[in-house]
Amino acid sequence: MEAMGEPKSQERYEDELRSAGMRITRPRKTILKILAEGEGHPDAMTIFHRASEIDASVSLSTVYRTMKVLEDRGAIQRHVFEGGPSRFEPAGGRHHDHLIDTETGEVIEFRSDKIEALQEEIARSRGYEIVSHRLELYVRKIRGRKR
Amino acid sequence: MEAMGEPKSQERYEDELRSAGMRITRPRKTILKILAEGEGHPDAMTIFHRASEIDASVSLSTVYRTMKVLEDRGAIQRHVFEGGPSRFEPAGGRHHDHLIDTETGEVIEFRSDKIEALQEEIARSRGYEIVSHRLELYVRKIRGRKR
DNA sequence: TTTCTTATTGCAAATGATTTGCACTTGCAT
DNA sequence: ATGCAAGTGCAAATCATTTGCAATAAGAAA
Repeated sequence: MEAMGEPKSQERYEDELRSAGMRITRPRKTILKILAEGEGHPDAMTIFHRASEIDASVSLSTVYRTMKVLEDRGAIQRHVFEGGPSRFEPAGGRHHDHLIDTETGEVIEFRSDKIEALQEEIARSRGYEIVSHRLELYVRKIRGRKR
Repeated sequence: MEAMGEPKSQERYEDELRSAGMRITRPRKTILKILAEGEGHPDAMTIFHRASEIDASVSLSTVYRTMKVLEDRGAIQRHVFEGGPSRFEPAGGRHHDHLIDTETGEVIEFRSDKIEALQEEIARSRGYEIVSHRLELYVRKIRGRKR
C-alpha cells in the first residue's frame, strides 16, 4: 500500500548517479545507504549524523552537495516545511502532498485527485497553468475515542 | 470584489498596536504607512527601501522587529514562498491561498471551499485535525488565444 | 596494476535572511 | 516638564546552506 515516497535501493541510487557520469565515492556510498534505509523525511543534519556513525569522516558539506546532485538529477525531492530546514525524500513515485504532525514533526504523504483537479481548474480560470504546487496540512493528532 | 488580503488603513494598524500597549514611534508610523499603501506582498527589504524614502533613518532591524510584532498581534501574515524571503500581507480577511506567478513573482489570492473541505476530510480520515495549512500554486501565464 | 586526469572531498570562510546585545533615544503616563 | 521602560540603530551573532581551495581519490587509459 506504500507507494508514493517509495524508498529506493542503494544500488538504484548509485545507478542514477553513475548513469549521469558521476563517481561513486566512499562518502556518497554512505549517504546513499542512509537514504536507502528510507527512515522518514530526514534533513541534512540528520543524514549527516546517521552517516557519521558509519563513516565519521563524511562532512556536512558533502551531504549537502550530494543532496543537491541527487535533486538536480531528479533522484530525490526537497521539501521546506514551515520554519524548518530542507527535508528530503526519494523521488519518482507519484506526486503527493503532505500532512505534517506539528507535535512530532512526522510527515505523512497523501494525494487527492479531486484537489489536484480543483487546483488545475483554479489556475486555468485565472489564465495560468500550474508549474508546480505544494499543499501542506499542519496537523495535530485527535486524541480521545473519536474511533 | 477585493476582500481577502484587504489592506488596512495606517490608523487601523496604529490602533492595533496601541491597544496592545505598544508605542507608536516615528519608524513604526513610517512602516505602517507603507503597509497601508498595500502594494502587493512585500518582503522586509522592499518595505525597508520604501520606508527609507520617507525616513532614511529607519533601520532594517526595525522593519523586521515591527513585522514580528505585527505578526504576533495577528495584524499581518507572513508567507514564505519557494526559496524566497518572507513576504507580508495584512491579516484579518478570510483565509485564502496563493497563486505565485513564477515569472513575475506576483501573488494572486484565491480560495476554494471545496478544497478546504477536502483537506479537512483528508486530515480527519487519518485521525488528525488541521492546525493550519498552506496551498501554493506556482504558475505561468498562459499566452496565446486561449481566451 | 600503475599512471594520470579531474571529479570529489574536508575544512574554513562566505552567504543571505533574520535575530539579538547593547548603549543610546524617545514615547507618553504622571 | 519628567522619568523610565519601550523602542531604536548598529554591529555582531545565528542558522541553514553554499563555496573557495588545496589535498585526495575514482576509474579510464596504458
